[in-house]
Amino acid sequence: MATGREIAQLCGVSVATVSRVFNQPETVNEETRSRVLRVARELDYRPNESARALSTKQSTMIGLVWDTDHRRPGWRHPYLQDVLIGLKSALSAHGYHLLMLATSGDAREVGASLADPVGYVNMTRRHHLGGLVLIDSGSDADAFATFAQSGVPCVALDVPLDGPRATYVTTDNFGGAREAVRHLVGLGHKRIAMITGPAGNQPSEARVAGYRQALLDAGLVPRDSYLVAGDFYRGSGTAAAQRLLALDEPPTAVFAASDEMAVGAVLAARAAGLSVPRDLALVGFDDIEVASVVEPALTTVAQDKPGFGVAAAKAIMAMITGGEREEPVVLPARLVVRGSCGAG
Amino acid sequence: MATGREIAQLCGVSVATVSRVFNQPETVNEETRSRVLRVARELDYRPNESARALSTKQSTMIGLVWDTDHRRPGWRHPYLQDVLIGLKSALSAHGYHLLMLATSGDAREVGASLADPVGYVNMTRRHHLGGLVLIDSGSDADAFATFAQSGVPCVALDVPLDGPRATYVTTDNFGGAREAVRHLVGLGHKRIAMITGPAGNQPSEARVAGYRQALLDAGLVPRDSYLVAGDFYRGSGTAAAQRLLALDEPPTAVFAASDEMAVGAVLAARAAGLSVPRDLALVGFDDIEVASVVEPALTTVAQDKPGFGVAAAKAIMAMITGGEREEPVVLPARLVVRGSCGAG
DNA sequence: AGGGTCTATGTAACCGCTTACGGTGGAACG
DNA sequence: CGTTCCACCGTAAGCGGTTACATAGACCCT
Repeated sequence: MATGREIAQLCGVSVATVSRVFNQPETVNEETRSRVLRVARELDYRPNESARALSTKQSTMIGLVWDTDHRRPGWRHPYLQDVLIGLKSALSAHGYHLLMLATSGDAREVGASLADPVGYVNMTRRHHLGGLVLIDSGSDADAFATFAQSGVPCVALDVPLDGPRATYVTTDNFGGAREAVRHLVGLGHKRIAMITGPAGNQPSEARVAGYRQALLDAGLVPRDSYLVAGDFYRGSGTAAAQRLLALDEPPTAVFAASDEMAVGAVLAARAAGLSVPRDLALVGFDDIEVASVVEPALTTVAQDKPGFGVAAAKAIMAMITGGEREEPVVLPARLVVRGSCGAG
Repeated sequence: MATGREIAQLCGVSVATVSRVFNQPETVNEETRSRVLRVARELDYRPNESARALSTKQSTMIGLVWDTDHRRPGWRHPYLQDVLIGLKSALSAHGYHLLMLATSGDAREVGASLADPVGYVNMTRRHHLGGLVLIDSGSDADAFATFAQSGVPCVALDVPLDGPRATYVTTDNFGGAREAVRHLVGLGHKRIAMITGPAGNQPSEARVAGYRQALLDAGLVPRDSYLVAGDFYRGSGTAAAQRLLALDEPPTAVFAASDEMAVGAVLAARAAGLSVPRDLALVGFDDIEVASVVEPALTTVAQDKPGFGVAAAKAIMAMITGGEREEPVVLPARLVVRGSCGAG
C-alpha cells in the first residue's frame, strides 16, 4: 500500500499537503491538487484507516450490538437480515462500515462480561466508533439506560431509548394493530381475541392499545378473558390459542402480536379440528417470510424491515454530525390481507 | 479513556513497560507487573485499538463480504442469521470482531465500485483486517480468483476457493443428497426426479452427483428428463415441478436441491390437485425455517448452519496465525424426515 | 578484580495521518 | 515604496500504542 509520504515525495510536496488534498481540497492550489490526485490514483493510494482514526479520534464504523446467546438460545430475530440490508446500504452511502462487536471472549479484556453494556461502550471508545445500533439486545432496562447515558450516539430498534444522543426507531404498532382489528370487525367478527407479547414490551403494549381502540371504535367491549399473553414465539401462540378455544364463549377471530404466534395459533386450531379461517379467523403481525407459506397464508401487519435499518442509519449519522438527539422514528405499518382472516 | 502514558506515570514506569505488561508479561518483573495491572484496572484502562492496529499492522477484525444488492434484489440468504451466530461467537472467542464492509459509497474512494473484489481487498489493507469471510458473494469466478490470489486470508462459504491463504467450508452435499434419495428409494419409489440448482454451482453439482449415485446404487437408471434445472428460488421450483408433472411418465418423487424450490414444488403439486406426499413425495435441502411450517412439513437434508460460521472462523484464525492454507472443511449433512416424503 | 550473562527497564523511533502554527511571496493598498 | 493581507504550503507536534536497541544492575565465573 502506498502511503501519503510516498505521494508527497513523488509530487515534491509535504505530507500535509497530500492530506489537505483529501480533507480540505479548497485550501490547496488547483494545480498541485490535481497533481497529487493523479499520483494518488496511479499508486492506488488509500489512506490508512487506523492512522486516520488514531489522529482524528473517529473511525468510519458503526457498532452493532446484537446479543444472540442470552435468554432464549434457539431464538432467531424474525427479520434480522432485512434490517441488516437496509442498515448496511444506508451506512455504505456515508462510507461507514458496520462492526459486529464481539461479546466478551477477549482474554486481554480487563473486565468485560457477556452482554455487558459497559463493555460495548468501551469497545466503542477503543475503536473510535461513530455510534451504536442496538438490535434486540435484551429488554434489560438498566442495560439500555447505560447505553443511553454513555454519551455515545446510539439508536435502538423497537425499544424506546432516550438520552442526550440516544433515540430509537419503531413501527406504528398502534395504528397497525388498530387497522388489523378494524379489518376483522369489518368482516363481521364480534368476538375478537388477542394474543399479546410479554408484559412491559413496548411494541406489544402499543399493539394491545390499538386492538382495544379498534374494538371501542366499533362499539365492542374488550374482555379480559380475550387477552392472553404470549412471548412472541410460536409455542406461546399455540398455548394461547388453546386457552382461548377452551373458553365458554370462544372468539371467532384472533389477532396475534406476532406472526410466529399466529402460526402457533394456526397449528392449535388445526389440532383442534378447526378450519382457518372458517372457524377461526387469524391475523398476525410482522409479515415474516413464513407468513406467506403457511396454509392458509397469514393476513398480517407488515413492517418496513429494511426501513428499520435505513432509519437507524440516518438517525445515527445525524447524531454524529449534528450532535443532538434525533426524534424517534415511527415507520408506517401496512395491513397485508391474505387467506387467514377469511377475506379475499 | 485512560492511556498507557497515564498508567506509566502513576506507576513510575515507562510506557514501554506498560505495553509489555499486556503483550509480553513474562518479560516484566512480577511486582511491577501486578502494580501496573492494578492501576490499569483502577483506571479501567483499555488499549486504543486504532493505535495498536497502526503500530502492529493488524487489527482484531475480520471482514465480512456480503453483497446483497446485485443480481436478485429481493433475494435473501436462507440462513444468514445462523451463519452469523456461529461466526460471531467463534470469532468472539478469539477476541475478534466482524466488520461488515461497506460496498462502495465512499465519495473519497479513488476507484472502488460495487461488489468489486479489489475494493474489498483494499479495505482489508486499510483497516488491517485479519482476513475475509466471503458469504454468497456472487458466483463470479473472476471475483473469487481475485480474492484468492490477493494474499489476504479468506474463506468462502459454499464456494470452492483455492489460494495460498484461501479455503472454503461446505456441506457434504454429495452424501446428503445420496441419503435423501436413498430414503426415497427405500420407500419404494422408482421414478425419482430432481430439481437442481443452476449449472456450475458447486453444491448443486455435488447434490446431483449424490442423487445419481443413489439411483445407481439402487439399480435405477437416471433419466435426463428427470433432471430439471432451477435456481434455488421458489419460483423455479414451481416451474420445474410443473414440467415434471407434465411428463408422459411423471415422477412419483422429487428431490429438490433447496427447500425453497421444494416449497415451490409443493405449491405446484397443490395447484395441480395432487396430494403431497400421496401423489408426489418431496424432499428438499437446507432445512430452512419454513420447511417445518409448510403443509406437509418438508423432509429435507439439514445443514449445520452455525457450523458454517464456526468452521469459517476457525479456518480464518488458523490462517492468520499459521500463515498456511487450511484444508477445506466439509460439514456433515443430516436427513430430517418429516411429512412430505410419505414416511413417518 | 574484570569480564560475561541475564534480567528488568528506559529511550526513542516508528506506524501513517491530521492539523495548529508559522513562513513566504505576490497582489492590493495607501 | 512600505504595509497589509491572503493564498498556499511546509514544519512539527501530536494521536496511543509497539518494539529494537541501549543501559544498568545483579550475579556468576575464572
